[in-house]
Amino acid sequence: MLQKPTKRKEEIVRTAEMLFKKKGYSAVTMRDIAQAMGIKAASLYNHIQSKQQILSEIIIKIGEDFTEGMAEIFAAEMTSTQKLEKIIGLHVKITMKNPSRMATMNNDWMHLEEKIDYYLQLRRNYEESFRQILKEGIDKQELKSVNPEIILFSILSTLRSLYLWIPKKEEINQEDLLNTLSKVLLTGIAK
Amino acid sequence: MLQKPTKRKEEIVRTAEMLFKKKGYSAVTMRDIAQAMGIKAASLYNHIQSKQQILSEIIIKIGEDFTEGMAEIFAAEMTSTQKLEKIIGLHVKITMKNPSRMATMNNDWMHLEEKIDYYLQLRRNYEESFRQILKEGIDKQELKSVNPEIILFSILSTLRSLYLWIPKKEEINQEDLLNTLSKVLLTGIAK
DNA sequence: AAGTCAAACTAACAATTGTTAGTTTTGTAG
DNA sequence: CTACAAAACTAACAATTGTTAGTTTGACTT
Repeated sequence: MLQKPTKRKEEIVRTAEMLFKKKGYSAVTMRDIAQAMGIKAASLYNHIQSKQQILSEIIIKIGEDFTEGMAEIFAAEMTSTQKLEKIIGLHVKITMKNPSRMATMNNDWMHLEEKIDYYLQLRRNYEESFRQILKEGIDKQELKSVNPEIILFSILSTLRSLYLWIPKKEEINQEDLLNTLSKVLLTGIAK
Repeated sequence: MLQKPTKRKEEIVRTAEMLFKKKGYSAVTMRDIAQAMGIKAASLYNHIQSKQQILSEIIIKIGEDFTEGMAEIFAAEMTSTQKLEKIIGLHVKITMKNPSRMATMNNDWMHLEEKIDYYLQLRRNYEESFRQILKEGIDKQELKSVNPEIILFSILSTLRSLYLWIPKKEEINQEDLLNTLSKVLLTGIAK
């Protein structure tokens, strides 16, 4: 009764995530997921409705996490630079907590079926808030007057790729990475 | 025996590239490729040996392009900053010429079979040259003394994601993009 | 007109896919 | 111990996969 009825389901999703990260959604079969859990493929269906549902839960969940985080930052009373630092921190935090989910969202969102429009809407909103923060920073002369589209692209590319590097660099702690990354992204590397 | 790359074969590879970019290697079927060319799947085999061969040719070809470009830059007589600008230019040039190939290399290299070790070797060499250039720049005090691993990660993430943005921004010409990107990546955005 | 050859076709294959139905095992509450 | 529900199982399905074999088309040369 008090026991979560979704415990096994969460295990399936976590197992699927890891496999999706390695080979992508399309290359992972239900039998792969089952085998990784030590059960048969048909048994998965006692807990989930479809392969598509697994993908959808992975991506929508983390997409909403970003949406929430961005909404807070956007509304906060800070300088644009501080907001950018918060955005970097948001990515570092979420990615460190779940690199596999990030990989799946980045690489397999196009295989969403029912939920793809909702996902794309989340993403557009996120990018639009980001863009606004950048424009505000340029207007207030906190940031250089550079095409904000290129800044957006550059920073977002780095942040979205974090999942590729974070698992390799276990010697780097969250705060260190956040500080160095902020420095590099905001003030550059040239002396 | 090596078969000459015929015109038709190149058309198949180009068609496959575009489909791989959209849905990934695993989700694209031989029937998809054939249909996009207005023929039947079996007809593809008059020109290519396997689906895997298509992937392999796409990725190895562009991987070697990068290796060549990097070798030239690495050996050149320039400041580290100039070398970094050349690397950025190399990515912009190759990506603008063939965004689909870049997408496929980035996203589907893990589906290589026979050639995967060779590909990974190319990639390691490329990254190692990049790292060396960064370290040299730091030693000579051209670049800030920041963990070179994080700089490498940040710049490479942006450059490897170029294929996602370049097709959208057709108003931006190659030189403009190169200049702005260099500025953002090297000197940052903070004022 | 006949022959050649690349490149298309039809038909089929064995394997693999996601999923369903029905059955058995297992753990736990009464 | 019994009863029941959760969660595993076996078996099978229809569809789709990459690929092969054998055949036909059609453009060009002789």
